Amino acid sequence: MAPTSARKQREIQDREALILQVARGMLLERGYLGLTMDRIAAATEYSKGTIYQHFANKEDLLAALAADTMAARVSMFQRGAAIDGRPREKFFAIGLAEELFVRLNPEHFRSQQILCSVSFREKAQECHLAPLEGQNQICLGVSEALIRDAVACGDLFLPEDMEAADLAIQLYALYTGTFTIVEAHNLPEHEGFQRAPRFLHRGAHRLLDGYGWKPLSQVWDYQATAKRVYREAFPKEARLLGLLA
Amino acid sequence: MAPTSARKQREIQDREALILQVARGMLLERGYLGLTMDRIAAATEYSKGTIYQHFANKEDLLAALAADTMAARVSMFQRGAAIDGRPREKFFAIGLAEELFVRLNPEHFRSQQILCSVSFREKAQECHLAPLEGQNQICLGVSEALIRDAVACGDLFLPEDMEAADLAIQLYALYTGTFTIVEAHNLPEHEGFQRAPRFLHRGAHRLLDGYGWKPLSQVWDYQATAKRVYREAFPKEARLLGLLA
DNA sequence: TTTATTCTTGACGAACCGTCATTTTTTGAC
DNA sequence: GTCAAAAAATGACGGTTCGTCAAGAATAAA
Repeated sequence: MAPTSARKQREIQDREALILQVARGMLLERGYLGLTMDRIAAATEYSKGTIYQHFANKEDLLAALAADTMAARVSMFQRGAAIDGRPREKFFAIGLAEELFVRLNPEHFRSQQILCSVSFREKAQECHLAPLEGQNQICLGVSEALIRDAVACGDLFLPEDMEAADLAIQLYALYTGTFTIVEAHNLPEHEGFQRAPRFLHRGAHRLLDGYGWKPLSQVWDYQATAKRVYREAFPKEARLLGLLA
Repeated sequence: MAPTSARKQREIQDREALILQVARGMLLERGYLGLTMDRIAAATEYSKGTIYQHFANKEDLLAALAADTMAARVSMFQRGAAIDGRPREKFFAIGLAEELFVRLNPEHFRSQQILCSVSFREKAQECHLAPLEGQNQICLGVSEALIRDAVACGDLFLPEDMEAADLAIQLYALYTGTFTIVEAHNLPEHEGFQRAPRFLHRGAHRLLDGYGWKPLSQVWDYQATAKRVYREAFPKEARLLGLLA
């Protein structure tokens, strides 16, 4: 097995990036059922065999697609957690990060969601699932660390039987659930569903208020925090979405 | 077009029920990708053409499957809301109903989840999607009514810009998100995910506490309410799950 | 019993998946 | 520059599933 040259290596990486990019567009425009390996081959102008050199099957490609964008998500989580302020402000920043991320990478959520079904996920290869899962753990880890910070500094008292992870997952569930609902009911008729994203952060705030995580949302001006977070942590992203001049 | 006799009519209905039952089992055992029309035809001992007489395609069958179990879900919602007590107790009862329902009908959640992806849902027929959506609206309607009751009797003050529907959807999102996460990460390794269901109701409680919905979870013995709800509203279901002697 | 109507069937074409024998390209030694 | 060996790319192909429909079976009506 002769070592592939560095140049070749790079070409292969570039090609993989191209395939992913094309697949991304296809997933967005035509959905999972409209995403076919033949179409990807045609669109990238490579043969099907070459596509399969990179990905074991369609579901594996999907996992790779999600894993690929995951890096951006982790980055945004970390930037959110890195802003100055009280732990709860940082935690809020993570929520904002999540929202921005999903709005900027709608196809990530789609692939992620399909991979939630066991039947699909079990066809993907470990080498693509593992990083996906690993980076997801990093995101949760960032959340948990903040929760522990809050407990440490007396801003939050967790119930005795609860771990930081348990609270982190509740927030994760609230966000995931909201995005799922919006995706599923993107019909103009459903006002309640349409309005869901607008109240997403409020729901999270009230949940944290319920745990008594200080400063409570009624006391603190989190609107101001949001503006600061956009400016300091996500200037590019917020500008892209028109949330920042 | 001669009218099919009443007997024939009944036979057709029975057959549809049989198909759904077989499909249900298949979805549970082999997942979405293992559920094929040919296999259903073989298992029901009808021809494929006959299966297609009932359902336009695979996704349509999935929608019908979800719509079918939906009746049970609505019933449980209504029974939950019908127990005696304060609005928040009733609302809690709905949460319990949802949990029981999902545990008793795991395949309902699977089909529902796949139908969350536009690409799949758009292949299903309106005649199966509409009832599904309609009954979902009924469930949400029950929740909203309770929220309005709570506002009316002074137990809850909703923020001015929020409607009852907005709060109902937040809870819906929290529950949906939790079930999704559990389904997606059903690996023994993830303790946090494993523990998620245990803390699901607590998350909901704290969220409602955050809105100041009285009686707060710290003040009221909702554990007792749960027992009462199991006994009064869901004796059969709770017993099946070993939650009641 | 015969005819008309409805229902059922499974063979069939189409789409897509994933493979692999063949061809093309690259590599490195002379 | 030439050539043989290794690596990579290709697309035709077999297999599976989907969804259809012409033909046949069952039922109802005459």
